Amino acid sequence: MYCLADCNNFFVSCERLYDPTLNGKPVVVLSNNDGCVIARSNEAKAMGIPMGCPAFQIKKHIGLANLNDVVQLSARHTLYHDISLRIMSLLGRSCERLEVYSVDEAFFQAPFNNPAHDEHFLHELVQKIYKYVGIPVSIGYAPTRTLAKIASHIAKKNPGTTRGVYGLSDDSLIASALEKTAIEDVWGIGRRLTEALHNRGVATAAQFVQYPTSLIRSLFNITVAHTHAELKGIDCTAASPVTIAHKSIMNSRTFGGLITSRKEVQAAIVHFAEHCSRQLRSEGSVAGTVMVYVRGDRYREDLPFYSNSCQLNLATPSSSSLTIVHYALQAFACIFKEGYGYRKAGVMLLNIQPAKSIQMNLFDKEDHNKQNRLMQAIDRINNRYSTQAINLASTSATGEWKPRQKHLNQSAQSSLHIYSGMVVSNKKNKKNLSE
DNA sequence: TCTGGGGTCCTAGGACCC
DNA sequence: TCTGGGGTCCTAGGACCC
Repeated sequence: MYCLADCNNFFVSCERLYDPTLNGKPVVVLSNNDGCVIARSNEAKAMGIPMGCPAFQIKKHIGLANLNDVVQLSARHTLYHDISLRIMSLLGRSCERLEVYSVDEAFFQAPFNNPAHDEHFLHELVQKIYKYVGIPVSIGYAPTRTLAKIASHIAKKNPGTTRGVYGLSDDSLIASALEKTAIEDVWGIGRRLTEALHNRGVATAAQFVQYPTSLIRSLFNITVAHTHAELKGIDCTAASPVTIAHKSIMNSRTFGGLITSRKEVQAAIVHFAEHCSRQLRSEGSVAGTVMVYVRGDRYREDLPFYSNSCQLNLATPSSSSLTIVHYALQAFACIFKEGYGYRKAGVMLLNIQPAKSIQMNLFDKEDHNKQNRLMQAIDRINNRYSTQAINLASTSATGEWKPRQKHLNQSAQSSLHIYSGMVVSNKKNKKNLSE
């Protein structure tokens, strides 16, 4: 049996953890640049604020008079990431074969082959996470991941009856859950597929399952066929375990405003490239390709729009910030055009492979080892003091490109400080052990 | 006038996820 | 005024080869 643990309204729950005055209020967390709603409390959902809604359109959904009731917060992803690590480590210690699927979700295997025992174990797990981390979690379990997703939704929607845990442990429970699940709520069925299925008279998961497998395969693609099989209880992912190493690493931002200065966009590119390189090294990998893109403001019809990207292959795959920034700047020089306003840019690393596997040019070797030692030293300093303690000189422009964050929760700043202290001390302990 | 058949590899773009 | 960021997988179609 697959279990799925899913944190309830995760980012909002994190904010509430450090600012209990938010409890009971409609709260939304906004994406970078305070652009879109990326998390909503139950109260905010009940008011009709949709997921992904641009912040300036909230009033359209709830009415201007209610706007002041909604607490809007700028996202603090480092905080959410740290809390996520605590939950995942607790799950990792309690469960078998943990697969962290996203910042707020993880799959694992039910420990007993017995619904009553499993249910008891999972209820205790929900309580344990709430007691030690303070985040409410819902858990669903079922024969496949896709069904476990549906089960966790049921658990989340019905906290009173399920107390946070719901299992699809036999065929009749599965059949009745599929009846009540709209096709668009099935994991893997997005907007386009929903439209295509509606056109064929399929509105629920139960109707979808009735379709013959051969017809599904001929009408759609293999991914849809897998979803179809998973809903019928056939596990399609067992053969392909979740991959651990990334195949691409990306860092990009929408700028706080329209930027025309070459120097300023370039500073952002250097920052992104350096950030990607750090992540690459932390995963023990090297990249063979660097991609850079820039784009204007797609919503400004009064201005000429320009968007372009350039991809360069490295002579030898590398994880050195110096090398990757060098290539990123070359790519940037190919696509930057004076006279346009830029609203977004990003760097992506591709052709990622384990550092151990690279074939090195004999003449590169000495230089490569030198750069490796330099990068290790920089990473150690940045890990110990702050991620910004050392960075390349070219990133220090005016920072005009940095996104706006007008809604940082001030009342939570002091507690965040205490919280960071705890995390740092944990890291130190780990380090002392390894050193 | 009239242009095969079969295979591989790569890339761009679409669709999906949180 | 204002519209996120970071991923994965699949497919169609082009380029190339014999």
